[in-house]
Amino acid sequence: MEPLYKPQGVEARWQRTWEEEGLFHADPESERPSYVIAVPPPNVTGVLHMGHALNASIQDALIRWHRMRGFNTLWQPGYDHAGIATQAVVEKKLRAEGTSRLEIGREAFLEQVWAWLREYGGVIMGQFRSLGCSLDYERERFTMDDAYVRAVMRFFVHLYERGWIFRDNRIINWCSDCRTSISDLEVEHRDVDDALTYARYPLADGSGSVTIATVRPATILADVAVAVHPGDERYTGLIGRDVIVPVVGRVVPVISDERVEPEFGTGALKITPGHDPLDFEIGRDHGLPEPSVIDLDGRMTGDIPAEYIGLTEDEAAERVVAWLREHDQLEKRESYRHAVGHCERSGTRIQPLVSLQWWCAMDELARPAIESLESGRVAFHPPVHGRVALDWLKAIRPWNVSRQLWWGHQLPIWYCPDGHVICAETEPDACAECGSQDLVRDPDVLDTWFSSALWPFATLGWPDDTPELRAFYPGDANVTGRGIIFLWENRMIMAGLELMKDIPFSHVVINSNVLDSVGRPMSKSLGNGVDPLDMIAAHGADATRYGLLKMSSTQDIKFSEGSIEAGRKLANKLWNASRLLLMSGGDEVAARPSSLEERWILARIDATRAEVEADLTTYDFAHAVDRLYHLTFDDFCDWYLESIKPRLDDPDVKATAFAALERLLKLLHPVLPHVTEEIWSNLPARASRLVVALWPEADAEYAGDVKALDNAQTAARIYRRSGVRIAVAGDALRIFEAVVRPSADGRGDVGAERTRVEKEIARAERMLANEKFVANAASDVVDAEREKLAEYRAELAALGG
RNA sequence: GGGCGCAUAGCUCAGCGGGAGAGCGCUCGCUUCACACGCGAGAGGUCCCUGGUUCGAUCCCAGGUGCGCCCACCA
Repeated sequence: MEPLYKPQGVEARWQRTWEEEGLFHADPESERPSYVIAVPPPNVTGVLHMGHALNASIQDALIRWHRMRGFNTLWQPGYDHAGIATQAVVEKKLRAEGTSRLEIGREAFLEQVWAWLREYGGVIMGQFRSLGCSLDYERERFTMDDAYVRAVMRFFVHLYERGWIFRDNRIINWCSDCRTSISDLEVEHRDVDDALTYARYPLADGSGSVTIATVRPATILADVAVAVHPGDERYTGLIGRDVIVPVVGRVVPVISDERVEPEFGTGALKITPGHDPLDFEIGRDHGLPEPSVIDLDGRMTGDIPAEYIGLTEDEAAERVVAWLREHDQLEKRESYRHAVGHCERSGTRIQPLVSLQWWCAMDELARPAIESLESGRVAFHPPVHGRVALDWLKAIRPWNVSRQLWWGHQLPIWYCPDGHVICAETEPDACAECGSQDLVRDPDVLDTWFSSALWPFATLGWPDDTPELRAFYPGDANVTGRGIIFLWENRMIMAGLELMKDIPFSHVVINSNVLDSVGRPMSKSLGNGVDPLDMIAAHGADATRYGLLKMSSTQDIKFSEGSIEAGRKLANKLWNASRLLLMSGGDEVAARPSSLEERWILARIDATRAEVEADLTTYDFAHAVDRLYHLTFDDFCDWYLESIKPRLDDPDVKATAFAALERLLKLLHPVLPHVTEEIWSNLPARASRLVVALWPEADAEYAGDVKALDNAQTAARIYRRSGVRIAVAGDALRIFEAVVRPSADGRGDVGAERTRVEKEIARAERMLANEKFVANAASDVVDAEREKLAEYRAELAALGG
């Protein structure tokens, strides 16, 4: 064994060994209780980033801990097909080759996607291995596997038969860059500097005008009404009369609607159902037409003056404003900053437009999910996220599930020439209503998150009744970032309750977002990302895991490499502590403590075991690893090993030391799996790999000994600080001398030590002299203060005071 | 517009009603027979501000300042 622990090589060797020996594989026939986590499936095109590394470190710590506690443990791996992202990557490649998906057609395009994935996709599972993740790799699933596709089809047909899937012309979020609709959740609002244009619409009878304000003058061409608030006295007389829409000259009514905000602008709102979500709702309720003047490319279209056809929205807006100015209908323009929806993927400004799409009504799905959150059957950690998830479910709206893409799960919908719609899991032979065999499948695919909702059970074989499904559903925990609580967590809960009649997991653990060292999100465009693989190469996977868990929090976290370096030091320290014991021989492992420090370390290890268990139970990983760090450095190395060093040739002392080391390795294994397994393999008489060794049982035998070294430690502290030796005897004296190795020469600065203790005594005396403190404070607080006073007086006496 | 969170040592953070802590960095002393990725000692802080509650506030309450996040159909 080298003095410097080198994780490179050691780690890869154990990763191979564990997997080859099948130690990550979960057996559905096992009698043991299961513990199941399904990994958040990474995009099949993605590479490991720091967020994955943190997310995976947390899951692996939980998984390894439960495996050691005897659970039949399944960590389910797999990939998400990531419709928009994957399609975009392959389209980019085609563009570089001078062609396009439209040119080569759907079938050839999909072949290209699969070819691309075979060559470049699916690299993250290998990177998870490098991190030491104990996923059951044999069970890797992909949302585009045939079996998974079947599950998605079943889900859609199920919802259709329930009457919750419907097709309708409604306002959608169109991304002209991705060339598809996206759901409300994929829209992010950003502040944009716009101009607010005030335009006068003349009354049709020539008796005056009404002024509206708009940020999108081009949409004036699609106006079908002007709306005012029913209680707005300025406009009471106008309701029911007609106005003339500028440019197009259309005569449209003035209507009244509660949703108009009288305080904003002029209090009169132009109604454009074709290009605004609020206007769309108002238009539907008032039975107004829904003309569209902007097409899917963002170009002007429809029943508008010829000179507008084909312009961009901005060009059209300029022309409309010029028209208003020429006709003296432009009241004013003022600068205006407001939030505007953008596509979260491409950053493109969202075009709201009316489109015929497939939708899922969510109210019935949400109801049992709401119950599961309110009752606590599904608990979020930290709980605040559960409250936010609940609020979203209670205000849930229809979900636009169709996407105008090719890569994904094509809708199981067919149309016959007579307009009949058939929804079936597989292609029907003929239309059930008219018998036509001339069926055309809907070209759209489903929102990627539609398939993700099935992840906890489609990966286990649903809709078939498989041994896996029976053994591993419902799962236990789901660990993810807060960004996908609505997109994924809530939808898994809804889908699980609907299809499996049970929640998919009982704990949702929300991990931090990892920011760069100055608090900005890590991003490709900023170039501020830190590659976890670089950290693994530099410090080891164990160190990287330790560092990420140490950083973890209920808040967003700034990445600090220092935490990872601390992990490397911990691994190295453990390595060298083990060297000390292994190099001095010994072939027995048995807790046979005969001295104070031996009882003490067993007590400390057991106390830390209990604390770590409590931390892991509450998903407080930072505290868990901090305790393990101090147990290793302070208790095990600085005190215990230093105390027994002079007696390492005693077989009983060695046997106990190995027993203590064995327990320490077990406690550290979920965090530092490789170095602990490596050391473990060198201990005498190993019955199994550490990865499947049993977690230490509670050991009450030494519980009274956690403070047994207090006297020796106090004496050491005083001696090291001042050179003063206070009187200790027996074990405490022996330990003091072993650890401190005091020099023979004389006494140090007793005066300074006395002054320090006297100040403490004075403080305690002052408090206890305060009658109000003694009368009002809790009795245990007062007692503790009296105890401290007594201890300090004893210390002063020991200093010869 | 609604909701949530954070401000503690140079840095990253813990503590959250009774003596201000850790890791890193810094200073000093140790190449002591596991480890210099080590051991020991030390310097360093109006615990954001102003009020309030309390015998006692970094911790609870109110207000303020600064930073961040989520949700949102005021055109």
